[in-house]
Amino acid sequence: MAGSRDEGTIPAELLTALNKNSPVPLYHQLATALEQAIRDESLPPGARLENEIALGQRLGLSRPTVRRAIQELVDKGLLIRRRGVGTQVVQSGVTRDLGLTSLYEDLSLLGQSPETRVLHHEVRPATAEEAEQLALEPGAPVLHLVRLRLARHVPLAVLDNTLPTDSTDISREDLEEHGLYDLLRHRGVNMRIARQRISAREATPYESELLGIGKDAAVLTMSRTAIDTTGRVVEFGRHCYRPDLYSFEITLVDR
Amino acid sequence: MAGSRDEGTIPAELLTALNKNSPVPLYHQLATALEQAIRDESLPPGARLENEIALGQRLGLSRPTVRRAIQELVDKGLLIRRRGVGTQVVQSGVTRDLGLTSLYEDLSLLGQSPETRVLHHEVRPATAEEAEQLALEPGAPVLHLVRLRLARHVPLAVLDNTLPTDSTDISREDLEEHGLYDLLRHRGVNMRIARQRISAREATPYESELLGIGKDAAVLTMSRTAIDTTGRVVEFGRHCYRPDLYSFEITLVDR
DNA sequence: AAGTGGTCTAGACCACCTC
DNA sequence: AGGTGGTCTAGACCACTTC
Repeated sequence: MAGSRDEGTIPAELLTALNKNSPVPLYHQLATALEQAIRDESLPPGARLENEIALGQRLGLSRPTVRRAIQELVDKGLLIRRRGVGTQVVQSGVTRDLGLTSLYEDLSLLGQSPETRVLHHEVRPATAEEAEQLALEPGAPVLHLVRLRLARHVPLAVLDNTLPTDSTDISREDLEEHGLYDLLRHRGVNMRIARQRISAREATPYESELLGIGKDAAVLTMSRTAIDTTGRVVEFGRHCYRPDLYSFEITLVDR
Repeated sequence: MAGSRDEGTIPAELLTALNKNSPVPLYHQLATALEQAIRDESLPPGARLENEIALGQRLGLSRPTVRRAIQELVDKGLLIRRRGVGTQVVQSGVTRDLGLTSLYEDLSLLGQSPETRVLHHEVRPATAEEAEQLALEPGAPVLHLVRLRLARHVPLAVLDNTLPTDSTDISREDLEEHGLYDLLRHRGVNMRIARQRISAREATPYESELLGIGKDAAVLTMSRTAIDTTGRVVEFGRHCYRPDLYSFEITLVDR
């Protein structure tokens, strides 16, 4: 019970940076400002925030707007709220990047080291598993891809993807230059949901050669179905990663 | 562009089951009812919901309450909303269990097959890594545990956990009978946030013997720090799983 | 032009925790 | 008893999509 004295209340005057005419929502502007304050420790671990109403009044915002901003950081695992008590910054090194998980890690990695080799590129009938995952009739034409992804010239992952009919005209050249998600976005397909299953297994001989790892070495596997804004399945992927170079980070929040 | 005709609108009259005096929030009651309707396909894949205002009027709820219920299902990946268009049930087999991820899979597995063997149980000074992860001074006393988790008498995972000072009096016997999270909960420690990192590697000789797998076979690894409702780190765990018996499911939603 | 979800406000009542 | 977050309402205006 030895009390940890709560740190002083410093909600930062810098929040005057709220722009009411910006296209970015006020709750998100506030959430971003608070997150920054937490990460540079002007709001140190354990610090208590003002209550929602007072904070809203100081900022000229309504309580629901303030609540929504705070909720965003609660969902990220940066703040903790308790009824009757208040809102505090979580303890421990929050500073380290959390990341969300592979969908986004993939994207940011692409920005750093845009090397992709297309190993296989073929339109063929869907297998039973592919049809099942893509919600197609078995035998429907699909585009099957195998790519090798490298970062800093080191092989990182083998990506096996299957796409339904409307995307079968994506070319090899496009894929060497751009990420799959970028290509789809430029074609008007916007990803909204990804369902992923993560596990591990021994590498196949083909994979160990590609990845430059020992025979039967362990690989991290992820299979995913992605759904776009219209609710249709637009991609099914089976990926395997070098586990010494790749991992998935997840933050779970119990509500 | 071949149109997928939107299915008829059947928001189910059964939603009369809303109980305004229940301690469970109205938005969650509604979300649960909608989720059930989706899973038993009385709201089939692709079906469009009524708009939020109309739905609210029919149910005697305000729009924010209806919105919050819908948002819950959007976050679960069951519904998709588009401005100017409407709200639809996602395509593809949603019926299959989604699960959230290991924190919850652990808990539900416990209910099915409560076998745990405590292999190691010792209070000792924290290593550098443990101190770092638990936000303690190096050398502070911690409880170090190694447990073998079995399901249906088959070894499933090796769990290596470290707990800070206030939990060092948890006994071996307690751990054989109950899950770690149950024990902590009964001691007034309620988990709120878990930060997890998932990867893979080859099993150590010790692990392969315990798990009954080949030498150097692949294992799925997860390391986690858990934070309770007061914002303190209360557990650090390094787990490894048989990848043929265990995987992590994640649903990502892009907002 | 009409209809949808996205944002924001102002205020109310309640449940819970602490003192 | 007082202060906190949790829930819920009623209404307003806007941005986007579709026709």
